[in-house]
Amino acid sequence: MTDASKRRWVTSLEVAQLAGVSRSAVSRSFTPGASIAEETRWRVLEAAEQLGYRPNAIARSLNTRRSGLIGVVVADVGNPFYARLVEALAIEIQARGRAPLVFVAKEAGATDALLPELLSFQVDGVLVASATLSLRVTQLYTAARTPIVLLDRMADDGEDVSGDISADNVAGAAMVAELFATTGRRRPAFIAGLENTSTSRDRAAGFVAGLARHGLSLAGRDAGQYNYAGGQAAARRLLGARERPDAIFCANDEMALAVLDVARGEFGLSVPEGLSVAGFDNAAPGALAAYNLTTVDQGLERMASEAVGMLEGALDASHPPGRLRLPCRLVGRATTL
Amino acid sequence: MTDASKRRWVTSLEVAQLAGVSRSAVSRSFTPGASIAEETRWRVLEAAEQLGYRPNAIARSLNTRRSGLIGVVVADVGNPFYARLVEALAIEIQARGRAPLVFVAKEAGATDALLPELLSFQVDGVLVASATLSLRVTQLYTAARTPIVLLDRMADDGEDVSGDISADNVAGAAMVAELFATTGRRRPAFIAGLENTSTSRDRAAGFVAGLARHGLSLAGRDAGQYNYAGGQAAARRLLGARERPDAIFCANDEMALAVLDVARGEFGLSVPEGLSVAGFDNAAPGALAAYNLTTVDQGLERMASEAVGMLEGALDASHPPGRLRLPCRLVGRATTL
DNA sequence: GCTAACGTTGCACACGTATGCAAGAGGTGG
DNA sequence: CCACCTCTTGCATACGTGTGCAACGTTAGC
Repeated sequence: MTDASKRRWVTSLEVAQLAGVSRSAVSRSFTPGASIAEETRWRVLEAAEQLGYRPNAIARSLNTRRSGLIGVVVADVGNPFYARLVEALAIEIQARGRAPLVFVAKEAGATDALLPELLSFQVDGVLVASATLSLRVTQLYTAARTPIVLLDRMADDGEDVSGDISADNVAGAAMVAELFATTGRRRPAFIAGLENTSTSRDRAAGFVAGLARHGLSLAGRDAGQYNYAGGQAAARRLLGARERPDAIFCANDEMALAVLDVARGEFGLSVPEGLSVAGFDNAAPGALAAYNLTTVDQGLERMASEAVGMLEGALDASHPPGRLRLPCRLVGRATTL
Repeated sequence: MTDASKRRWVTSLEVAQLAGVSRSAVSRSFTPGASIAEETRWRVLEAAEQLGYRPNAIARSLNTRRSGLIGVVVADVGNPFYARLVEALAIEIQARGRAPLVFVAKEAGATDALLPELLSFQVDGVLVASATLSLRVTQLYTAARTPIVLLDRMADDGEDVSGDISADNVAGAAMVAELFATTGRRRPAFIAGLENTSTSRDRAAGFVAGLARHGLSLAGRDAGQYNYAGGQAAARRLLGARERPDAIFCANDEMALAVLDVARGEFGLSVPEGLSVAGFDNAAPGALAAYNLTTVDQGLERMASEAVGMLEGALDASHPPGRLRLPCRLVGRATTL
């Protein structure tokens, strides 16, 4: 008993002894496709069951050089879209028999410090949802032959990553422009998120391009850092201007909710008659009865699924970098005509 | 080059050769408090830096029997409170130099299947935020000497866990009862979440007890499964009854938002004059201008911090099980008088 | 009945690090 | 100058599993 109390784990050796075989047989019994007689495997599995044996994933990965761990790095947790993304990724990863190692960067710049640390945990690959990522870090991963896939963000030219995947932000924003134009709006404005992110840039570009197709141009432009307070401030500036816009497209839903609150509460505007408002992300609060916000859905689950799939593709084969732009879906609700 | 291209990792041996020492010296250089001359450590660290060496955490944990991994298991992801909790836990875990292995159970019952799997990853301990947990699983963990800490849920008597931690739901709910009573409400109702969870039971009990202290009793009671649709249905039943309540306390914010939407949109009630509404969790949407929901804050960050601390305490020493009830804070806003 | 082929098994080593132990270096006190 | 102690270092082994290789038993084919 004194001995048993110190032991935390049943090893393959004990199972082997109980089943009357060698450790190799035990190992092979748990390795799909290994050369082992069906009857032997049964005996081993029964012995394992009896002892409560589970293969030690740590020891296994030391040999196979595959940990089964996938790093998930996310910055800007304040943004609820990223929170949902992490969940979707975690579900997708564990559905494929791997385990997600989640790292959260409190500040946007902290991502760079996290990634080398993740490497020491021997992750097989990393999914990064962060607006910023230094070149030095990607080189580190290239040297370690650990694939990186970027989410909700395009890779810059110099970045040596295994792929990037994001919604087709340009097309999604263009759909909003189309909606504004065809419902008679003549003075459309845009509120950007973080100016240096590819998502915000693409949504701006798509919106402007979509407007141009209808002979319209931007009647106002501001930025709100993707959060409520920022959206609030931007809304006050835009709506307080001499020539007030009659439609505002926000780079995400949180800012759009702020616009709605400011428009109704501080400027007494009626939506959508006096002002059309649209957001991006299809976040949960926008669906609430008091807002009923028109927005663009990015297809979060599919994005997560494709991202993990792309990473797995890069795991064994030296896949060429993949780039994927997923189609968006316009969710028309009560804040637009 | 052909050789270097196959090698993914710099090992301690290579660092040792470059620094002109043995592997042991390299190992000790990276072990705080190990017996190593300061000058030797410098030489080793410099060589390591030059080669880009990082200790292999997998190999290390095989020896130390400490993986540095902490399992985080969460069920019911639909509930945004759990999503925020996972994030807070992840941040807290990595702040203490460990890494969170996040597992999400799609259904409430799936937690039981996840936990044994987590064990094979050699997690040092597990944090569980799930309403249900079978006895068999806790026994498994006890056998493996892997501590479990339960979050936002009390341990039942038979459960052999290292501790549980939750908000003082009884006291928090009593504060709402107090608020309703002192603002002249005479017909208070309650909407439970999931009936078999300790959080819902405690909030009900605290609310009823608080009312009793003011000579009041429940004028209505329903359940809404902690989600919007359930809250909607419950609100319709309660508000459609012959003797309509003049105050409703919901076991979480999401149901409270549903109550507000139904009360205003379908029954034309004015809040808080015609109906007081309060929720629980202090979720983000409740703070939006269109709702401005009175609620109870659980102190999420502190809960996460205490939980990880409790788990760490149980890691080395055979700590006695800890039980912690964190104080709640009433957040009075516009949906109550 | 003999040989070749095949499926199955065990041996031995590898994965990369931590650490007890003993030996060596260096210093101090008598 | 010697004995003793402290600090540092390297050697060897352990952690638990995967897998190439060779040996074994069995069967099929002729």
